[in-house]
Amino acid sequence: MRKEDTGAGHNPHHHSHSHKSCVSLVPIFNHLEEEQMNEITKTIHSINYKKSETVYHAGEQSDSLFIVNKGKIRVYRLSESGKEQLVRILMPGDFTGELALFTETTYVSFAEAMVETSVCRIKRTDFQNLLLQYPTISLKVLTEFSKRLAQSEKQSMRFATEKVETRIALFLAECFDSENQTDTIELPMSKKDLASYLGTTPETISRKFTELEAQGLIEQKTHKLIKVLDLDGLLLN
Amino acid sequence: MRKEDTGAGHNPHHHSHSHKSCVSLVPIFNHLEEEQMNEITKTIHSINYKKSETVYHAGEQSDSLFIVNKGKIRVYRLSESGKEQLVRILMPGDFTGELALFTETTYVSFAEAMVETSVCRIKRTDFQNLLLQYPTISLKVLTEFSKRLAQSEKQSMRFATEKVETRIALFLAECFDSENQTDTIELPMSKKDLASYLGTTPETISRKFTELEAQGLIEQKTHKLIKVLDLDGLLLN
DNA sequence: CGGGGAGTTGATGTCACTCAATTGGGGTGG
DNA sequence: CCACCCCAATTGAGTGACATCAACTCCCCG
Repeated sequence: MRKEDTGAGHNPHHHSHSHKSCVSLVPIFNHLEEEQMNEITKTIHSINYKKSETVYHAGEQSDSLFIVNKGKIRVYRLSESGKEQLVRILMPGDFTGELALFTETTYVSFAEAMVETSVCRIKRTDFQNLLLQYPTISLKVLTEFSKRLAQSEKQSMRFATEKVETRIALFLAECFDSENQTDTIELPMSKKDLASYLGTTPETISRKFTELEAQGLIEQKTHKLIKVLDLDGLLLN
Repeated sequence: MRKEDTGAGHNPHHHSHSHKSCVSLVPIFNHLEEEQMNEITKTIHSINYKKSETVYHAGEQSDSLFIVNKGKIRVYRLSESGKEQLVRILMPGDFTGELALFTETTYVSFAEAMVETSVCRIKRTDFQNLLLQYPTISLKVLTEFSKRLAQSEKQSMRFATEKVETRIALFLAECFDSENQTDTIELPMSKKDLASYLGTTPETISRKFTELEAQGLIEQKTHKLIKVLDLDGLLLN
């Protein structure tokens, strides 16, 4: 456990001067001056994970923020009754562990590398010092927090008020919006994970996709590739 | 609309020197020095609302943070398909409008006074200046954000993975925890609102309460007062 | 005292989960 | 490079949880 503390098995082969590229990749910091960057660079550690390795797990003592540099991380939770829910998938530039920094003393979710992944790790105290020293970073982080909060509340409301079919349609519509060059979207996760993310089962996902296809709203090119034929039709449901 | 801009109908009878009590009530600020307090006091406006008056509504141009000074505010949303969900109830010291400050330019939720209510209003630019000037406030706000995020993600996960009965039981358990002097809890809202908050219907709430009572887990003293007879029983469900 | 909304109770319908069997596809080792 | 294997994905049948609709009661407040 907590392999990242020792670095064992993760090839933490970065040397401190090679952190720079990591820091500059992070949206939270990318408005800063060279000199400030260098200071920050001193406080972070770069860690690599192989596919399906654990970044952290619920219950573990938490004292760090993780920022994805390269790769993908799957963040999920276990509910009171033991069922798993996919919370989000982190792409480069995204961060996790933020609750750890301010409220909780242990992680409440699980994070696992989906592919070969490299992250920057910043300790709680170092990060808090950065915030006090560079107030503009706080604004960036606050902005990021508020985005995430908005996202979470939206998701929450959909669970509370929309049926599965609508949640799926809304999800597809959002994927469509972010892939603004083409009408074919690539699902960012397996249908199993999608089911977990949308609070349903793989069976239901499968059936609803077939229904949407029968209605002429989408076309399933492959398991991962979906062509959207009628966006409005999806939404006015 | 936007009555708070003019103050019409809200008796904004506070004078600037009387804001102080308002500011000192706000957890975000209550670690500051007298002098800093006074500076903040200049930037805020106090507004009163009568029962069921609108504080803001979705779609309205947003440029302010609202902090509850006295009273209760009901925050709710309308989903894509037009159904209402109760997001939270603000008590003194709580704030809302935060998304407005960082991400959205319009409010996404509705806020309405449940009783005679008094709030402090801070404009976006003033608030951002405060954050840059007093980095410790940022930490407070970040902490508050992360709490709310944790709460929202927890709620979201419960919608995704737990059935109605469990969500009710968990809600009761949390009420129980916060009223740590007695085994009788007072529901913080009507059962209608509770249904909306928990993503179900008043009918189901009613039935489940009866079931829980039949199982000997709770006792309904009145519509608002619930005596918890077997907390563990509630939770291990 | 009367009105109206909150709360309750019953009957019915349906959406989506569960369980089970089968197919499909991607990755690994021989 | 191919075959196998495993897990994802699909499809079907049955069930159950919860929403809906409707009728009624209970308070709370004017």
